[in-house]
Amino acid sequence: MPRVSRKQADLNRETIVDAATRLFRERGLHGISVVDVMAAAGLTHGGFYGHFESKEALAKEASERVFKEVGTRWRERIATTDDKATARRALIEPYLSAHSRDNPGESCPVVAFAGDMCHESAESGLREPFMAGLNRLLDSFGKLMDSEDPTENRQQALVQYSLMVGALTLARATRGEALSDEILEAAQHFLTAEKPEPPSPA
Amino acid sequence: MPRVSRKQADLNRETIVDAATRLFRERGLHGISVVDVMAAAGLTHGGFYGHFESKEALAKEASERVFKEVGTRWRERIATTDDKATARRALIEPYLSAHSRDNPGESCPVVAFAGDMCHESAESGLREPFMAGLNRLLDSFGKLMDSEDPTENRQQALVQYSLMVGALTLARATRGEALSDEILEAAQHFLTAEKPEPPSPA
DNA sequence: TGTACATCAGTGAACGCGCGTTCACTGATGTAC
DNA sequence: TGTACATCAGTGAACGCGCGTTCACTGATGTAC
Repeated sequence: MPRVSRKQADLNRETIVDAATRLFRERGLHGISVVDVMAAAGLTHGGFYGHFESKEALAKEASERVFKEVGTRWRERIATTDDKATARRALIEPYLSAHSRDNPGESCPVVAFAGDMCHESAESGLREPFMAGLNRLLDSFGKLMDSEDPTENRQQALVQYSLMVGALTLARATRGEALSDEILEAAQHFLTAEKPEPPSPA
Repeated sequence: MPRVSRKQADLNRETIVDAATRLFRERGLHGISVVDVMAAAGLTHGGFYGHFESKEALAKEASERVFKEVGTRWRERIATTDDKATARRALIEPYLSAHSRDNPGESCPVVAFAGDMCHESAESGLREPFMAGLNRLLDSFGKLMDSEDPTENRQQALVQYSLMVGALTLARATRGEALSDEILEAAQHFLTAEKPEPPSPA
């Protein structure tokens, strides 16, 4: 049925980008076709280039949207409490949950895209939203560290976030094996255990 | 030049698998073609199916080889010392180096394949060598932890290795940015700093 | 050892397929009167 | 408000391309005598 209303066309565009934010996270930046995204949005492939200049342009736009959404989600979770340790748990526990592992389409875009980003050329338009999004997430996360020293604070954030990314990546790669749960639990226990203090003051 | 000697044919096969161990790690499990591997081995694509049943069969064989090689490399590094902390450093420092980040073709297959493995079907022949290889690396690594309690030992190994995987993955994904070095340094500092006892969370 | 011939490793053209992208077409939408 | 027509969002066939895989062919290798 050709020629829908301008309003419907705008809605369709949103639907396509939304489908893309899910599918790219589920199957990787090169794991879905234009036909796949359009079908997921309930459309046929021909109309795609009326909305986007290229498949990469959609990937870039979907990437920007998903980083924005996840940034907002993080800020909401952090805002539920004034206590840093509690806020950190409010981020980490869902992040390292079985639900997060089993639903990459709704979860962290850093984990979803990091592997592909390694093979992306330096000129790829996908690097910029990835870097910007990652930096924003790291900034949010850094505010929840418990050191007074900003340098140490930053290091803590980098270490803890790297652990979260590594654990979720490995848990997904080993999904279905006992090891997968073991990794999530070990990382979660380590990151959310009550701590005497940061190690430096002792 | 058709029909080389049987011995040369065996050598060619080895060359193909060796090229594959490098290329699959560099560009991902779905980032290279049969033409690419054969060209890297100095051959044309037509002869490929005289050596392997399919592209996936090569990927599986290359995966097995690279895990075996890296397992041997780890054991050699560990064997250079009797001190657990020293041995752990002998693994971690090269693992989280700029050289490792910049040369995925020579580095850890877990990091190279984990992202792709998430999208691999449960029946994929590539899961088995990945799981077996990962389990062997984790066992080697676990022997270097410094807890007496085996449960805690295992948790330490899972946490530290997840951190290594996450940090190297993120460092590769952000290659060229200051953040990339920052991540490697933070993770390395955290993992190799002198510790009072169990790895105090940072 | 020398010869005649069968074998078969590697070559490159060809296959079917799915991909990103283009385009002629359709018919409801939106607008000018 | 109603009508006539231009616009243009979506359709589906078609494009060129690269991919995994197949195959007829070549000529050096390996072997039977």
